[in-house]
Amino acid sequence: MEPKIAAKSWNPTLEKIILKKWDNSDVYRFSIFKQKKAFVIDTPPPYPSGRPWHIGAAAHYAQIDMIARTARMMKYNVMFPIGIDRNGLPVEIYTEKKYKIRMRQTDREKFLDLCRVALDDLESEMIEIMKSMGISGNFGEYYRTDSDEFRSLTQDTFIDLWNRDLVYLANRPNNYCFDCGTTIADQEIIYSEILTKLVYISFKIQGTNSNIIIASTRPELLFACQAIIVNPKDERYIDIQGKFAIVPIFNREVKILPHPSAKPEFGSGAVMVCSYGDQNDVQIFRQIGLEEIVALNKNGVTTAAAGPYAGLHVNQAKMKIIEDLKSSGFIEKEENIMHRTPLCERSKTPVEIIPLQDYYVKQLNYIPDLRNLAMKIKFHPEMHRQILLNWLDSVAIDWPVSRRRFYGTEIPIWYCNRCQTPNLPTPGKYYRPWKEKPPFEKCKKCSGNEFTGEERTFDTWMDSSITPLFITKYEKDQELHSYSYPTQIRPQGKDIVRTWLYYTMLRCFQLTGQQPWSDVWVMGYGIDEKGEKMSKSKGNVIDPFPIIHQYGADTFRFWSASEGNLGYDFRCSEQRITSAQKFLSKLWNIARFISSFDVILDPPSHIDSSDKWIIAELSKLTEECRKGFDNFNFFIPANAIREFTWNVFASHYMEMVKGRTYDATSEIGQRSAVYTLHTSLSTILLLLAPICPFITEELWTTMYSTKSIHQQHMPQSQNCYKEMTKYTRPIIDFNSMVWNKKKQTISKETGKPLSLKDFVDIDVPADLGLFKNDLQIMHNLKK
RNA sequence: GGAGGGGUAGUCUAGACUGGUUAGGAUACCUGCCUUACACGCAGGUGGUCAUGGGUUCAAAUCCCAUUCCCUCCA
Repeated sequence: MEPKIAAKSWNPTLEKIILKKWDNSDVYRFSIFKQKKAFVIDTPPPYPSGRPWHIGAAAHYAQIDMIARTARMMKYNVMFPIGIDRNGLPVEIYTEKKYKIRMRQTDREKFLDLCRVALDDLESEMIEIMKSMGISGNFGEYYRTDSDEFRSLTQDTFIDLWNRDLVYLANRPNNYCFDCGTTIADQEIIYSEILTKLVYISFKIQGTNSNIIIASTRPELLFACQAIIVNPKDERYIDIQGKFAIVPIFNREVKILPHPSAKPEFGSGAVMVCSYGDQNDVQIFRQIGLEEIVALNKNGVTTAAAGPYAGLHVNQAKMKIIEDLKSSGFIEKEENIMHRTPLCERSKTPVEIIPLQDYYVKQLNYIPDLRNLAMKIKFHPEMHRQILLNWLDSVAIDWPVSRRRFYGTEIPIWYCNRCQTPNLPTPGKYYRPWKEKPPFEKCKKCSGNEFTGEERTFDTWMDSSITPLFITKYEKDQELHSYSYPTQIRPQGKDIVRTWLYYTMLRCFQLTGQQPWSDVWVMGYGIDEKGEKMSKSKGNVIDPFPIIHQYGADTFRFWSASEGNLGYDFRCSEQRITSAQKFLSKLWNIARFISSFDVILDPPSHIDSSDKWIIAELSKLTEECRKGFDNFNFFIPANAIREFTWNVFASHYMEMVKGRTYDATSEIGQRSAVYTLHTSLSTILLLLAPICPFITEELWTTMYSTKSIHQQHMPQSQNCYKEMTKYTRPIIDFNSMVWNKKKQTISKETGKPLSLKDFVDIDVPADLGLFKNDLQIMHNLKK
């Protein structure tokens, strides 16, 4: 009767030992095995951005691992690659801060080396955390998006698009910092309230004697004005919508249009739209299809379009124009206001929007095809398909892919010094045009033999958007590729549906004509206790590392699965993690009790009613879990398992059969009970294995098999004794009633309420007659 | 301005698609209990105008309309 499980609670330090065991075995190996269906997970390669890592991100990877483990137990051949995303801006900023240097003032080669070293450190820490969480991915061959192999694939696919005429060069307005001499991303902009002049300028309305007053903080852009907008609901301007106004000084006609972005309460309620005063101007130009007038060049100086004001710096032009407007009587008034002004995060100088030459990948003509794909792909949960559909509806321009940055995949182009023609190399190798000689002798157009390498890099989504191709060895290993592509599932966060999900669909469809995956699995994000999104700038990011360290990976994983429904945001609170830990402890002790009886897993000839009843409930549980597993929604099994195990199996069933298990005089009844206990526990362990791989492995291998639980199959619901589930409520109610009665009865000997083991004079009701013996022994009732 | 999600005991959440038991669970709190798996436990208990208003219906947390507040994204 000694339990095989000796310890009184689950000890998370065992996780390290179990990890080592898995490391030394083939439990998670993938190789081509055509009898089995491939199940390829297009794992999101995390960006090693340093501590604190995001608790939501850790939960995300924990759940992706549950997908892998579930699929294995459902007999798929699972490919679970691990990648690290290393391209792009964050490491550049990290490196600049760490070494107190500026990217553009540092030798490019040296800067790249510093970035690489920083990434290596951050990456190894990230891999360690992922491993310690029990992620069953292929760490042995993890990939990096900045490896020669990956970057070469990015370049190959670009060359392919280029040759198919899907790439072009164009001008597009973008954030530009004159001080840093570069385009900057929206994320690099900070906003600051700055004292600014708001100038009220009078425009004559064409064909009338009246005027319209517009208020502007950017009078120097007057010459680039192409429209005036008013709010459609603004009653002051209803009559003049559709009429034309004359731009003062420059005497051009511009249309007066209704647009909801004009706020009636700001200034005069009428706004001039210039190319480009701010992002709203860019949007309106695009929406309405206005022709842009380039106002500023790269040096922050007005262009020839400014006529008499050409060649002036922004502030000079502003002063001069205001002066001239005043003397001609076009200025109604001036106000000083606090204006939210975009500044460069690093130089703290105002950002201007100027059009720059950039490479664009055609995407607009793919939207209808992508919409079809979006309808075909299965979404988990279904509701997040809408994020993608909304995005597809709002894509308005082609995709600018060139960046004036260093740490990214180089655009593989050399320009002929004689005729400026772009020459591209043949695919198959990683090219760095900024430092390498071209792999060709002559310009394809003019036969010139001197070249200048392109210095720009790609938008990092150009790299990340081909992960399904990279992991399935596209153009490298045809056999593997055709076995594994299209892949099965793309797990990702809902915040990057517009980017990663969209770009991957676009690129993979452009390149292969197929959808990259059959399923998309979209998780919500971890939010703080107040319900707000965690971000480093808010300072509310919870580091998962100490939590995993303290409570163990299984506790963390069970918490993550049970905390929120798939696709919805979930709250992160340590208190709730503690309660996950308590469940593991409960499970451990259930196993400890059961482990004191010999294992019987073959059904005996006689099975008692109580046993039939719990087997019926167990079947119900298996069915319920299956529903969750089929959708990779672990919220359902985690909670169903917890509820069944704790509140039905342990509280009621185990108490009901304890008498029989200890009673060796009735071998038939004992055998039936012990069989049922083991069947229940082993089923619970199997169902829980994808969520809590460690504790289930430990209990499984201690009690049932030398072979890993992760090589077992998911239990099928047998639908046994289904009609017995009608007793569940009456049993629970009866037990409760007895417990209550004992509690309310004060013992004459002790003066305290009766102990649960004390005798009490209650009859088992007729409808529970099947369970009479077990209930009498359990409660010590009158016989 | 547009889109998506949400508002259920102090806190978190299930139930909503497919209307019908006493709105289920967790946590916190209170009371009692070491009952041979577990005090990281057991038993009992307090706590809910299911955001607001209207509608459909014999019947609404659930379906419809309006309002409101919160979160996220796009602008």
